[in-house]
Amino acid sequence: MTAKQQAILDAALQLFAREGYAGTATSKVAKTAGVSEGLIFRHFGNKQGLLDAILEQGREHAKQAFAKVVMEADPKKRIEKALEVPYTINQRDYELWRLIYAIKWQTQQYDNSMYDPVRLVLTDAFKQLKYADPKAETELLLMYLDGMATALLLHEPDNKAAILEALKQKYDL
Amino acid sequence: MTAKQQAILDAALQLFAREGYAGTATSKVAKTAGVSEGLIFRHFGNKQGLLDAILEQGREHAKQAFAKVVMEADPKKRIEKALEVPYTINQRDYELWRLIYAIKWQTQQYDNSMYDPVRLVLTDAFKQLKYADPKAETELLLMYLDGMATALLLHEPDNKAAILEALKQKYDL
DNA sequence: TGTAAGTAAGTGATTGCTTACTTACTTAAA
DNA sequence: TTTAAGTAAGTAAGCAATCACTTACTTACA
Repeated sequence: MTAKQQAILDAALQLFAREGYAGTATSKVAKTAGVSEGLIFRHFGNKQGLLDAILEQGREHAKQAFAKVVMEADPKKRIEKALEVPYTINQRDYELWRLIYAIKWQTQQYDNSMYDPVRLVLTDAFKQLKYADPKAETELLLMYLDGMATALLLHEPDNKAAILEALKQKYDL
Repeated sequence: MTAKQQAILDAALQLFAREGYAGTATSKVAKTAGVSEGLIFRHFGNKQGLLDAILEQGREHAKQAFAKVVMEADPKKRIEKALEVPYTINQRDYELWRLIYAIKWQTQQYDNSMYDPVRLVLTDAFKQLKYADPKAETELLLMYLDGMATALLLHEPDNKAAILEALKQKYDL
């Protein structure tokens, strides 16, 4: 990965997140990156390839974010760590996450299977803790995470900490 | 509102929701609606005006969806009705909601004040029920609603009813 | 060691096509 | 007969993608 290649990816991420994928011209990406337009197509083939390269980096970030949840042995702590995931997102990665959340409404094939490993370990945790419907609890928790992440990315509520506290109480944490 | 005007709105909603606002050409809207392209600009001024007209209809739908929550006097029932809101969305309005959810990631000015009346009555309900932090509880509930609506619109989980049940339990309902 | 051959990175002008929007005109109804 | 609804054929700007070309650097070998 050369410096200019990374510059293209950075510029594209910024522009795609702010103006949308279809709303961003490759010429603008090139200008922002300080690079000729042709270089984009040499390195990434076409515009879609550029988006794919960004989303690939995003998938790595997601894996990292959930790694600590999957690795946790204690079921109660596992659930607690899952609830905290949205809070662990680094502010400088917000643009990447905003793009990922925007894209999932634009493409018809929403890839929900990405979270299957997390699903597995959460269902197991709820089972160990004798919850009535572990699978439903898992889906519910994932919905919370989605709503929480949306709130953080779009309007960053002032009482973040209190909200997390209220949520933890519902799981006796 | 003439028949052709409504045909334009219907076609635009369908296309904007499926292919995105920037990804949809006005010529395609015209073709889908069975109308000349010029008519779109006569009635709605420009492409943005067309989107605005659709979103205005959306705001009316949202008001209606939350009306029963705001009107409920009993605090416990009020919370219960709020939790059920995503389930009351009519399947034929899904395209409209998908567009609204997609748009909020594309425009920078996310209008969160729209839910302020709901916020007010929910905070009041939690206060009456002696919750420790009524405002945090309200934000948490709104986040759940957002996550639930997202799930319903994007991948319709098979255990919808069980998830709602698990959630209601957390509020002793 | 000197140089010829090879290669990946990078440029910017140009391509054919699509875009949002306009214009000049026709139709229909009150 | 006025006016709103509607059309078909534009226009200029913007689009993704390609092109022939240059630059910077590495490798092979006489």
